[in-house]
Amino acid sequence: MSITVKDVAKAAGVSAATVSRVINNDPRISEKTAKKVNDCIQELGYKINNVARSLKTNKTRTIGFIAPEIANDFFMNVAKGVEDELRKHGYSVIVCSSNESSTEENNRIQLLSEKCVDGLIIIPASGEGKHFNQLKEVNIPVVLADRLVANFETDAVLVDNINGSYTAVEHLINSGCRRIGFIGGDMNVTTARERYEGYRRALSDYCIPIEESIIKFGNYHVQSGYELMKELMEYPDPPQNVFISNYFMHVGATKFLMEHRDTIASNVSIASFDDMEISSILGFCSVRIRQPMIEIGSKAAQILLKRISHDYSNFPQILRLKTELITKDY
Amino acid sequence: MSITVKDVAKAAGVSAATVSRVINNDPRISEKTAKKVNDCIQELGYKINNVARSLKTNKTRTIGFIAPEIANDFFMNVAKGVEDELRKHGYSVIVCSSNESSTEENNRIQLLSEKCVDGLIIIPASGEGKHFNQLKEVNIPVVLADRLVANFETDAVLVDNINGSYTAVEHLINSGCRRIGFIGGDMNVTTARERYEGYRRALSDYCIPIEESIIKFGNYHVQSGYELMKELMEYPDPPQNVFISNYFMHVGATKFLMEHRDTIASNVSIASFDDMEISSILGFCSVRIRQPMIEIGSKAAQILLKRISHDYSNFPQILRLKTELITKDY
DNA sequence: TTGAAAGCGCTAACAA
DNA sequence: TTGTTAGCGCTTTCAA
Repeated sequence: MSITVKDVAKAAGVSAATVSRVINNDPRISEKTAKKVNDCIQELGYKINNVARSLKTNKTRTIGFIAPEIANDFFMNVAKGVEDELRKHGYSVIVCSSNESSTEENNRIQLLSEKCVDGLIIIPASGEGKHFNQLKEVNIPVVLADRLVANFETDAVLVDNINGSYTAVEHLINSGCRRIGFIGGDMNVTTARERYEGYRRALSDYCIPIEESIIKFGNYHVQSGYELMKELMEYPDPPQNVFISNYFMHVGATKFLMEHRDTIASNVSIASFDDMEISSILGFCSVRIRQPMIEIGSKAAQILLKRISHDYSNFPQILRLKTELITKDY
Repeated sequence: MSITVKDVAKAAGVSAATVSRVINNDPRISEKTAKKVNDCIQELGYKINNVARSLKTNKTRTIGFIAPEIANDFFMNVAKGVEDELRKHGYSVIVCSSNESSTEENNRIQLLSEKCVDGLIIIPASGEGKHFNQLKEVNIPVVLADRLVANFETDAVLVDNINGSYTAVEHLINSGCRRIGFIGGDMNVTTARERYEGYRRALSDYCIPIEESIIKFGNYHVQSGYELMKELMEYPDPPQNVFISNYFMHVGATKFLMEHRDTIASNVSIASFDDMEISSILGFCSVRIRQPMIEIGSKAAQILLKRISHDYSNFPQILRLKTELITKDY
């Protein structure tokens, strides 16, 4: 059916081993043979079968990327960083969604390990990571991205969430705000915890009392942001400044404010974690914390490649990338 | 190193063939043996090696997905549809970016065919598709998504772009607009051509003269939308209504208007192709054309699966999904 | 219902 | 510098 090394070997009048050596640029092959073989490869239209190669070499040059969701601007910016970096090194990426479920995440890990991927980059669905341990046995390196998990020690590329939200809240305080509402994500997710922590610390450092009633938790989705902003705004005395823990909640909150701008909310100002393309043109938004999304991915890929090549220096390596305060708005 | 069928066979006191049969749920295996083997699989923690299986069966249960860009909300919604649908059938997806280059697209096709993917779903980088033909020889089915190419006949899942933009422009006309500016994408991309066609047809059907000076072409990016809106607004007599051909240009155009709302542009109204999560809260936006993004992906996956199982009925199948006019705004 | 044996396409000792 | 040979882990005839 399809052309194999044998066919090429026969055509070139050499052995299959020689063909294989030519394909793999083995230095100890004569120029003459190399040319002859390459010509035959061209003529026959030979394509290497990487499945066979992988079976032999025990390497697939493929890695798995598991994110809680695929149609998500943040996760896919990370994915972009991963793919760009890995492709440079000849690796491909199988992308899977865990649908924000640790159970499904576990299934994907299972699946990918059976596909013999050389490594895994995971944005964990929750803070629990016991199920990652099976990978230790199969000897597949894992690098976590964006979020950390408990009960599993491995490399990770994260963002300095605490400092990020601290800086944003500090900025609000320095602009004269005293009452700052908080809209946060699911506390099972490490970033949500850390961003909340940054908020508390900033208030505490500036001796502003914590007002529990204007602190709301939900999840990192548009709908949740919408509902929590609604709750805040329906108070008799709503806060005029709100810190929101991620982009999607920010969108939801803005949606609520847009819908009700003629009634309750005309002068609310939002500070938000994340700075996506359109964050700057969302109404009500003043301050944003930019994450280096693509870099999260590329750095995770770099560490993974290092582990794949059996370099386990500095293990486990936990990288904390810096965020950036953006105050420009329109 | 890792546990193989042989190890399981030895432990269970059967042959490797029997273990394989148990794994594959071969009906003609006794319950007793099946249980015995499954127990051993459990105990030894046996994991199938899909590389070996693929070499034997000539199927990888993996497909390739090539999009012009990864960090792109539209493409990744399509990808989500693809992944969801394929996973149900036990397939995985290798995601590649062509970086909007046909040359790179060709490289990815090459790479994926060497990885022995069972099929390919491609959102083409441009309207040219000659380089897809190599896949015919290797016998890998391809389904195009969102965009069509010339010089290559295959299945495709598209959207009714002409009718989509026609409907939007018609809506503007019926609301009393006579001068409607146009901001369009790269005419090498089929969707850009079709959306322009819809615009022209609507004007023509309603006997509105085409005003070439308020028709602008760029590419589907934020920056381009920004610049083209700038060009339009800097005319002495700018159009008050503008139809924009995609979401990203819409964002860019809105950015320009936001930045200049105090000077030139206060009463511009935008109609736009695409309806993303945040389209509704972008200022200036009245009408939107919603595409069934996820469905594009899932339908493409369905057709691909059909072709993979050698069902070539109705080939080539060109599916045109309907768009939806959204007028609600805040 | 099960086993023996061959082979998928490649690479890598080892030998020459 | 090249060829011979074995084998990666699985499936699948064929035979029992």
